[in-house]
Amino acid sequence: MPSSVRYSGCMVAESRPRRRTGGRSAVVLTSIRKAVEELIAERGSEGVTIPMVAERARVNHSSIYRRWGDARTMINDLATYRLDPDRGLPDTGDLRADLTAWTQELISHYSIPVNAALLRGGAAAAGESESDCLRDRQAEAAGFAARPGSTFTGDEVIDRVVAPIIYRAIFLPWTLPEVDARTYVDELCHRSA
Amino acid sequence: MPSSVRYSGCMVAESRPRRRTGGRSAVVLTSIRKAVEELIAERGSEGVTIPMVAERARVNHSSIYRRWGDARTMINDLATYRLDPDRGLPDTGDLRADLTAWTQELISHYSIPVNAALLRGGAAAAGESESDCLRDRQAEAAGFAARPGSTFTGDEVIDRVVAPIIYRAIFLPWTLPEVDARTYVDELCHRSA
DNA sequence: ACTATAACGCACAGAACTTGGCATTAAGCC
DNA sequence: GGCTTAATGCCAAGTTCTGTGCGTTATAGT
Repeated sequence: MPSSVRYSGCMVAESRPRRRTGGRSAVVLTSIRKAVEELIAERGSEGVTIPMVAERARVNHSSIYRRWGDARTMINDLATYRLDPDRGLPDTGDLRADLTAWTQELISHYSIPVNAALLRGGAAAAGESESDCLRDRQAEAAGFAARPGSTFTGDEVIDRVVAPIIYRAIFLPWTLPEVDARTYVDELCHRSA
Repeated sequence: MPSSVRYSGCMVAESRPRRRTGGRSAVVLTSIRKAVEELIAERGSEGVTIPMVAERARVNHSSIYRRWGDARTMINDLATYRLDPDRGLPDTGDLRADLTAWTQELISHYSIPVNAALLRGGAAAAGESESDCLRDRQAEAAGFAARPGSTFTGDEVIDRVVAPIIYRAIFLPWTLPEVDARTYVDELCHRSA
């Protein structure tokens, strides 16, 4: 979990300065995350400023500036790890069923307004450098494509399953709860079957 | 072209105060548009401020504040009309060929970094209110679905053609020039053939 | 429990952004 | 051409954001 946190700019290789991730820091982080998610749901991904977050989180703004530097980086970082990359993927042996479950998980996740708003913030920061809040999702897609019995590529999972969901989450959020996971997965599998 | 321009807030119905769209105003608008596109390509959709645009466009910043109010609104407005809605769609009688041409047009358009960056800015502002910089694209998709001989719905055009392109334009821009318009269109048509 | 120091809070200064009043220019319409 | 007034330019606060030095707190490791 490197994220794009700045903090102590130790670039000399000698024994990294062992970060402090527990206790107070964890409380502060949780508090900030909550504030960001509330604000982003209220005001959209832009329009969220660091002083604003600091006030709601009851944290000093300098803590936020030191940790992320700017609002864009902060939002993108929080958006990236909103869906735990270590949560474990469905793996029952039935690839199509697993893929359908995963797809449904995506749909449910982005149907929640907060997550969709965070995604929009990530979209705004995408394209430049290493900021891609969907990289975990893309890795998961590639993982499914690599499983035995797969008849599709990772790119096809992106195009046929991930893209429609993300597109709707961003631009047509009210249509997302209506879409059917199975439809997407069936087409993905049919194509090459 | 209602856009979300503010200007004279005349809400009483009596004869609207006839806007001035030509001459100097047009020059100013063109200059602003150019500046926004340059800046957004350089610095991303966020990180573009109104004073910044004003300076590069050699326009007074108060003119921009009065016209749009804030950077988000401005960017979304400019992004919406980047692809002229009145440009005319291909219509040779061969639906599949027309659709392929349109798809290729989309791919080419969003392969240009400026347009992709504007799209990201639009994505950031999406979801709230009436701001959707892709509404024209969605209308065009529905138009194709409504043509005689069509075997698909507008939603299917969105899911199978538009979504993959937009997804890649936003999150995987370097992969966009590689995608093939025909592949998307073929799958859209095959499905229900 | 003890030590070193990562991370935080506080305060202040400098920069940047917003906003409105007022004067000037010129687009739209006879 | 002459009139009305939309739109711009200029300026001057007022507000908010950004960034840094310094002292304090309490986490990670022994």
